[in-house]
Amino acid sequence: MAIRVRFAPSPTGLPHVGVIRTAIFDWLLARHYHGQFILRIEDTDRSRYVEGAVEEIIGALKWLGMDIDEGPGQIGGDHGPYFQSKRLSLYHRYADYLVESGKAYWCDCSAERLDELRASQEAAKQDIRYDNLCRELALEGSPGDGKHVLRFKIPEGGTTTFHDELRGDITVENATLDDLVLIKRDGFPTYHFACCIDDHHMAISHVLRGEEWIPSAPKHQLIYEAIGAEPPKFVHVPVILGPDKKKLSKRHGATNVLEYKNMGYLPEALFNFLALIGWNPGDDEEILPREELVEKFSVERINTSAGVFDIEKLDWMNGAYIRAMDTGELTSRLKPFMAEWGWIDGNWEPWGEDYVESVVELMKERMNRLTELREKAGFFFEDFDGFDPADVKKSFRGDDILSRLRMVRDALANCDFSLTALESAVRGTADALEVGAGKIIHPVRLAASGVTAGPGLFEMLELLGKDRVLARIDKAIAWVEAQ
RNA sequence: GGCCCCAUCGUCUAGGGGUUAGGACACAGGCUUUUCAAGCCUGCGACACGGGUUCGAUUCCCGUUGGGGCUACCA
Repeated sequence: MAIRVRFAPSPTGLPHVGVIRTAIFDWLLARHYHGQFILRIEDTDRSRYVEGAVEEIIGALKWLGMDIDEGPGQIGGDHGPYFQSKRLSLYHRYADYLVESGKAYWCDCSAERLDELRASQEAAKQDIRYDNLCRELALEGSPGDGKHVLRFKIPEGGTTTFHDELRGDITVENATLDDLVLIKRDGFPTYHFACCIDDHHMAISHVLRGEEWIPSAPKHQLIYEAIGAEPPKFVHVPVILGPDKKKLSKRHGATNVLEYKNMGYLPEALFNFLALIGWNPGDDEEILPREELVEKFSVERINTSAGVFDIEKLDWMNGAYIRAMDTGELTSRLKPFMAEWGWIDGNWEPWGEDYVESVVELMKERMNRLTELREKAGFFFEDFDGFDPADVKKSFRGDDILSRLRMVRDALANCDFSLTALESAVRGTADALEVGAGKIIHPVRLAASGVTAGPGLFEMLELLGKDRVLARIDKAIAWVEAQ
């Protein structure tokens, strides 16, 4: 059986991480079985359509490295169109069929009547559901006539069972289901109707979707039976929660995956991390590159319980990817950020690519997010003024600080700034003054970089170069004198 | 209210009738060290509760509690 999996978002906003995690499972499943990954846009609600949302969604998939086999526009495919709004005639054909076969009926109940019905049921503490008023009326209607909606006839009595690949059979009483709308007053289908028909027509083998769809799955089962189609395999995946265990939302911070790009996360790290919420390979491996995830992925190992999005673990994983990445590659990932910070232009000027790459080499073990470079390595690109009081207390301590600074400045002035020469100049100064190396190293670090934390001192000085180092030490001496 | 889903360290999770309940993040301590990291070692830390079934339940069943979802002419 061909494995065909679809990712079917509605273009009502930006690509949410929870939605994207489902897409990751979809993509992994398709690639694992060498099947197809299909993008279908569920734009049946015209009022909620957000301009540009489709582009954002495709952009997010692309950024995360998920290639699409079939989809809207340029992507194409044999089962199009991939916008539901362009498939209306298909839905209408099924609508006619269901009416003719007595499995659906036209309803002209007004929104007001439905609201009142709901209100009175709520007041009477009854089940809230459509009262089937039009069910036996045999009203005449047609899709989009502006007067009627098409409702599905839920069988009276009995139960309906559907199969969830993770939870097994789930059975509900038909009495708890109500006659749902298939075609809206404007002629557009509802999600329930359109997705069943499309999954069937697009030969979808597995439907992966959030567990919030479980309650409506029995209705889908019934729709498949009514149109005489075999339902796809249903896999309801757990939701992703915020740290407070509430469904992930805006107030938990970023929910749009593209925001993670701006925050300095690598797509391969986010992909790996998201794949591990609600799924695991069953061994102790956690750093799993895309190919390994593809190889190891299986539906059976998807969890049934919701998972919390732990950004601290994402930070760690992102750092692990950064440290493992080739420095040249990492440098090119950093380039747009550094350009934005005004450190370089599009041609690496004024510093040159080699210099920038050397900085990255020294810093890659010291950052978890790309954006951290801005605070941690600014001194390689920009001069600074003054020092933090706490740093001063730590590194410019002691009455002899000026003499130590002056002494090492002279030693450095007579040094060719090779790594070994730098080290002997600094340590030689310490020996001459009969103090520990730290008494020289720490002040030089602060003077040269403006901060007390950073890469190894000698590598740092070498990269900064003699002119800048001497100038900064002079400036530091003047600053200390002025205190 | 009704219906449905879920339940192992703070978090992500492995495991499964008999285990010292394993790993990762975070946290704490140590090693290393010129700082910060990284790395390595150690520590802290969990089977929600109550009934069954069983020689034996964290594991299987039921219930309770807790959490989540659905209950639209949204998806």
